[in-house]
Amino acid sequence: MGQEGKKLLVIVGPTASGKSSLAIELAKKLNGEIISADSRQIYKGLEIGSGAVTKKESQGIKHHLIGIASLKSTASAARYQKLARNAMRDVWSRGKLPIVCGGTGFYIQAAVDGIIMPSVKPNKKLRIKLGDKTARELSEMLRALDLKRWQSIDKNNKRRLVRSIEIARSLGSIPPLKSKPIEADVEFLGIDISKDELARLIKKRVKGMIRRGFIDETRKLIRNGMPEEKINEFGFEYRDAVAYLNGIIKSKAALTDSMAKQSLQYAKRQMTWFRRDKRIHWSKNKTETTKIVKEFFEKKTTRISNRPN
RNA sequence: GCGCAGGUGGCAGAGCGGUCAAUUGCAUCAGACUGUAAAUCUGACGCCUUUAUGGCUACGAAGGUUCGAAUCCUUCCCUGCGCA
Repeated sequence: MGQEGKKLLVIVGPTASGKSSLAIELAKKLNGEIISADSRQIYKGLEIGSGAVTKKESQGIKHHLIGIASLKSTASAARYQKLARNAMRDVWSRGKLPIVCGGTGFYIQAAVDGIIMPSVKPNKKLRIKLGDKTARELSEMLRALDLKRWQSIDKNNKRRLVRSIEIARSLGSIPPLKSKPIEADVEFLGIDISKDELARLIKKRVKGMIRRGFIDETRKLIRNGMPEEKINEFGFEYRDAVAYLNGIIKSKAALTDSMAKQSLQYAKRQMTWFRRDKRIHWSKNKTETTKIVKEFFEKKTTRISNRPN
């Protein structure tokens, strides 16, 4: 594949919708490699609970950015952006097609659209200090620092207020939003699935997780001295597993139900994100998918389209 | 059968004469998203409509007291606990 003909396929969809297996199938057909876009799968040690593909499932297709970050480190969109872009370059350099596949919309946006995030590292001390302030107090602080950003920010969202204050304190103000989109022809393929069907698949997936040792995976985290608050941050699956191990969730059946319910809620949030992106071509079945992919490869012009806001 | 405590919107659970279509949490629906994104945050949530200081139906059921009742009284039905 020449420099001018670079292509990138992005597969999105809610959790458990079958993204991974579709990606593998397409990778086999299209000489591709998969770049995971998942904020949990990126960690080493969360493979089961995050639903990362197993070696067997991957069928020899190379997967990038799964299990590569230490649990002691913190994953972030900025970090993911760098890693994903490097991975894409790497795949292209070997003449193959990178297939970004995952459910973390913000990570995909960071990597593909290249939103330029202010290069201010998280300041733990500051975050702790600001942690017990009210949203109102934080809002006032930000207003004094950067009126412009203050006007557009969600004034109830403490987490965002803290980050903005963090940036403004370091740079003086929050730089205007810019992005450097990836220089390639990008196709967004979305898996369109009914709610009932998704609920069924989620239940199946959760059961499979538990069967494959999800609880042991969590137990291992605890045994390795990971504080419970930290484990809770790894997502609702782990929060539930901890609750189960502590006897708050009484049975495996209850654990399964809770995980499934929360997965469905998560799937909804994911869809709220994806629905907004009009570049995504939604596919209900194999026929539609084949058509979308075919058109993508027949298209000659290389257009770089920004995510509309 | 007697005694006690209860029966409130999909669920849990406040309210105990007017300002109650009814606090709050969960669930549900919709939305936001500038380095935590499986996170964080917002709105809607009895029904109807000309969307309003609007109408209608509602706090187990039926009566009653009152200008006015989810709130007080009577009877009935149901639930839990205690005693038989």
